[in-house]
Amino acid sequence: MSSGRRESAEEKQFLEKYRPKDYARPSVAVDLVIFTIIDAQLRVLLVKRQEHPFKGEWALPGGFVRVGESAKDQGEDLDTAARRELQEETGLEPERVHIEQLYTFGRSGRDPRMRVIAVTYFALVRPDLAPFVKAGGDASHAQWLPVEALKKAELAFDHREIIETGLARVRGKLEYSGIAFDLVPLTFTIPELRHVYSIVLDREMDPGNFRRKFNRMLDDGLIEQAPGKRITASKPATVYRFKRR
DNA sequence: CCCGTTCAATAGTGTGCGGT
DNA sequence: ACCGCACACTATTGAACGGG
Repeated sequence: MSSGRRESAEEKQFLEKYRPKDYARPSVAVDLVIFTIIDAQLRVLLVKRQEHPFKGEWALPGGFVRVGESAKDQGEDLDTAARRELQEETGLEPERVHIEQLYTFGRSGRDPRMRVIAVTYFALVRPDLAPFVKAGGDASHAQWLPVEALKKAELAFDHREIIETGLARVRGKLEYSGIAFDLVPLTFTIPELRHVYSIVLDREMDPGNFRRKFNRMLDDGLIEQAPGKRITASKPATVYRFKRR
């Protein structure tokens, strides 16, 4: 990826003498915290490590960013690497999944091999797509771990900390944005959306108050009514969907 | 036994009030 | 401004009941 700008003669001279080895070059990785809801539980995708270090332990999907070999070839962008990993690990098309950058983890010693700076992303997979996830093509090497079981789980590297950070981010964003949209099927009822909030935030939501919150989202134009009614055990509930962005 | 009515339980919907 | 709580109202289901 070239900058395309024009260099002055002086700058050109500097670049010719520039030796990358004179500067620190830590490795850069992207790691993904991929959430979904299965069986009324918020879960995160883990893959079993095939190689040392932490061989055989559960870890977040991710990998090294392709950084290229020269000034001309500087490799792929961070977001590109994240989307590539997402597709490789889940088989899901990146366009169908909400993904955004989470945080940068760069603590010295977090990887026993060398200095690795991990740029992390979190993704939200709609529950209706989650069953199709085949991590690396091998189900025995992937699992959707309920975040509730996080405390007891053994995880490679600092991945527990990364997941906790992702969890806090998702919970925070749920409060002020429409991010829950990516955790419900395309159409949903108000109680269904309320259940998603309850699951992610791990506390019951008052039906009346949630309705007011929901009405605010309606007023903001985030949501619109969808055709039909959802038949439930009780009276049929109105069906809604999120407006296309 | 079949059919219709009644009634309690459940759940979606909506509002008022008071507290922070 | 938003939240927790209480409460009212409504639509539907299914069990119970009772008459033909």
